[in-house]
Amino acid sequence: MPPRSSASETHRLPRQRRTYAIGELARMFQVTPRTIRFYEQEGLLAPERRGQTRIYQDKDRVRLKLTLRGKRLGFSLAEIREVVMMYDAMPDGNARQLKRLLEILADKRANLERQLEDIRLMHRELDDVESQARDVLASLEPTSVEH
Amino acid sequence: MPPRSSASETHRLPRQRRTYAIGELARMFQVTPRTIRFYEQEGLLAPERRGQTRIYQDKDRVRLKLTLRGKRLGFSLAEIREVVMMYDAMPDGNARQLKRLLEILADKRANLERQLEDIRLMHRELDDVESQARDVLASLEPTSVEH
DNA sequence: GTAGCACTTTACGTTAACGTAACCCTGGGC
DNA sequence: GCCCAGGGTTACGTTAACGTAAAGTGCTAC
Repeated sequence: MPPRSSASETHRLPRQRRTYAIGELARMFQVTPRTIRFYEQEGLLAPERRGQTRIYQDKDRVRLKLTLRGKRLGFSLAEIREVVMMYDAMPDGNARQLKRLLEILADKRANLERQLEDIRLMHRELDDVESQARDVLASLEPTSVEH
Repeated sequence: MPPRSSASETHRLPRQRRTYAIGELARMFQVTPRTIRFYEQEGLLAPERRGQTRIYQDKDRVRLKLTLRGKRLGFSLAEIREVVMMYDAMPDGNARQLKRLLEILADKRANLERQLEDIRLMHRELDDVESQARDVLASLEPTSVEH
């Protein structure tokens, strides 16, 4: 089929804007540009450049998202990098590297399990403290409704 | 009932040894004495003293346990102290303090929810990465069994 | 052309959470 | 008597993860 110009072209919407400036990304994830540059310096991101300016693709955005998620779960940037870099090196990785990666993954997984248990326990603690607090509060305001 | 001496006394086993030295506690939780002293300095523990030496009761042990659990979940010592101290001040706390405590608890709870979601997502990521790694590994060792 | 952003680099500052080193004290075993 | 393991204090060191300040670049609006 010979390429037709306008009709099909017009419909080819850029599904998702492909590139982001550092400020955009920063606003998206509620971090500062400094943080994003720092993550690059730590080897967690490797955006392209146009001149001096960093250009972030969607894969960079995803990487940042995963990084921040890891952080919320208490992983250090070094740990996160360890997984991310090995993931990138996977296609041409040798057997030893891959096995090492599997080990790391198992490790992270175990960590998640412990956290799940911790969360369950913490949840109960919170329940207890809350109900006690409500009791005391109720005894302080027997029938009155103050505000 | 008049107190009888030996029979019942003999059975009153010290269910749990009541006091601990700092080194014992440290070994129990896989931390250093330095860490425990630091937590005290930060207002998270307040052991008794016999002379200069710290004596920890079971309630201190529990507090340490809760503190370490909080840490594993990524809470700062300041956050942990905030809850722990308000919990202690509860009995004679006023309504405003109690309501503030409830706010904090709701906050922590929301935090836990986010972490649960993060864990679920992270779990899937790990699944994906692992299966990919296994695929590549399988393609590297087609039928042979190396070690 | 210049004002004003948004971006860049370099470099020093800061905070949390301990580690480490130096020194002292004390009770129990030999 | 001496030794030494375990406890104590004081104080400086360290690491991670950024914050902040200074100073330069480039484009767009007016």
